[in-house]
Parts: sequence; structure tokens; C-alpha cells
Amino acid sequence: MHLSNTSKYTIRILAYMVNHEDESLISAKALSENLNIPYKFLTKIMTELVSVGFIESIRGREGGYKFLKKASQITVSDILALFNDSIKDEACILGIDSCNAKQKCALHDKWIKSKLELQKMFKESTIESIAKEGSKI
Amino acid sequence: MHLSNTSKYTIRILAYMVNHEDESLISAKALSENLNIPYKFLTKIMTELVSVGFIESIRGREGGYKFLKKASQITVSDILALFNDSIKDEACILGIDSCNAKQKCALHDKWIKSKLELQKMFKESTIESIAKEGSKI
DNA sequence: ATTTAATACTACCTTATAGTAGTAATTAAA
DNA sequence: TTTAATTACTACTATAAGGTAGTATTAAAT
Repeated sequence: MHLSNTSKYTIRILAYMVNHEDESLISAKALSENLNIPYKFLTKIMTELVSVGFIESIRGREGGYKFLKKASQITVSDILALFNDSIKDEACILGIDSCNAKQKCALHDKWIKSKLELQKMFKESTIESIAKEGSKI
Repeated sequence: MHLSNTSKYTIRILAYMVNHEDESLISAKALSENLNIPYKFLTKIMTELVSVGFIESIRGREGGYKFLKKASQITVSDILALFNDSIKDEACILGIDSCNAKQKCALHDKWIKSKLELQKMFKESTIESIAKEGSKI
């Protein structure tokens, strides 16, 4: 029961970028060093974030990254969806395909409650809003 | 954000066993066929469940498994702990070692709320109680 | 005694995630 | 125009989880 490293890193990267938007461009090197994320792994993530349009990249010397989409319009939920890390609506917590409201698995009712709250929490957490709450990113 | 297959399988296996305790012994073959869990993978799990004392095994022809510990005293939380699948108290959802109440990560407060509810739910879910709730196991 | 049906053990294969390495492409500064 | 600093691309390695295969061991039934 946890998030993938890729999701964790992405949340931290984007939150950090919000808190340093004044610097206009932020390089992979700076992100890697300040967030303690392996450089090569980070650049792979950044390229993905560029390709889905969350950020844009400026190549070459003095290049770096900046937001393309507004940080207030990117949620933790969006990030989890991107890396296939979401709690899917249909998915049974015990992995039973035929589990539904009529034919319930043993954890069905209890899980639905928790699931809805978690999904709500992830959906309400915009990068903009959470970046301000964290002193440690 | 999901449970490991091993945890999912174990919850289903033990819940199934509760609902068939009258049969006194249940074989790996029967479990594998009725729960649609790969036989060899299942036997590996069973051996582990024996070794931690949740169930006991009777070897040889006509053998099988039965509960050693009471199903009312085994929780989903216990199972997750066994397979290293728990939501740990200390663990930061963003994987930041130094995250704590004073130096918070961006999701700290929101996650603590959800985490406590999830942990409570898993702890309150005994195998005995959930087995009765599920029509599909 | 032999056969059969069961669990236990050892070793391997497969897949996805995490992470690393090297090089190409780009662009501003020197 | 060369160099340096940057992102992008391709390909590989490491690790853990999930799953498979074969054989040994056990014990009741025949």
C-alpha cells in the first residue's frame, strides 16, 4: 500500500517547481541535487512530464523546465493517473473481477468508504495548494 | 496504490477457509480451484501461513490445512504486516526520511488523516468478520 | 508393501519498476 | 567558431514480485 517512486518523485518535483517559479527556468541538475533524486532517473521523468504537457522544456545552455499547465490545475490524482498508480473506480481491492455492489468481496463495503475518501483527497490536492503546505519537499 | 497479490490471495484464502471450516481440512487443490489462484503460488503462501502459525498443515493423503489461530484474531492488518504491505506509521507518503510533524512534506497533513482511517479499517477487519460479509471470495 | 494424494523444498523463469550509462542534439556564452 | 551546459534518446543492469517446474517427504487407502 504505497505510491510508486515515480509518482512520489513527480509530486516533489512539481511542488518544488511551484516554490521556485520566480527563477523562470529550473534545470534537471538543480532539481536532482535539491530533491535528492537520481539525475538520470529524474530526466526520464521530466521528458515524460514534457510529453504530456504539464511542463515545457527549453533545450541547450541556460535551458531548463517551467510549467506549461498551471500548477493549480494539476492534481496529485492527475499524476497518479499518469503513472498508472491510481485507485481505479472499478478495481476490487482483492482483485476479484466479478466483485460489484451485488456480488461483494469480503472487504467491499469497508474499502469503498476508504477509497472514496482517498480519491477525494488526491483530487483536491493541487500541486499549487500542497506546495505551500510543505516545508520539506 | 494497491495491495500485493500475495496479500490479496491470503485474505481470500483465509476468508474462504472460515466459510468452510465445517469440512475440517481444506486442501491446496481445493483452494486453488475454488479461488482461482495458481496452485504452486498458493502452496508457497500456505507454507508461509503455516510457518507463522496462522494455520496448521496435516501432510500426506487426506491432509490439508485448518486454522491454528482463531479467525477472529487474525486481521487484515496482520496479513499486510506479514507480507510487508502495511502502511507504516513513520513512513512519509512521498518517501522523505526527514518528514515529520515539524518538517512536513507537502501531503503530510492530508495523508495522516487518510492513513489513520485506512489503518483503523484494516485493523478492525478480522478474517472472521469480513468472511461473512463477502458473497464473492 | 504399494499406490496415491497430499504438503514441503529447491531452483528456476517472467515481468515491471527502479536505476545507470553513453551519446546525440540543441543553444547560449566565451 | 569552439566550448560548455543543457535536454532527449537508446540501451542496458538490478531488484523484487509473481509465477512455474520438478522432486522429496509424508501418511492414509488399497
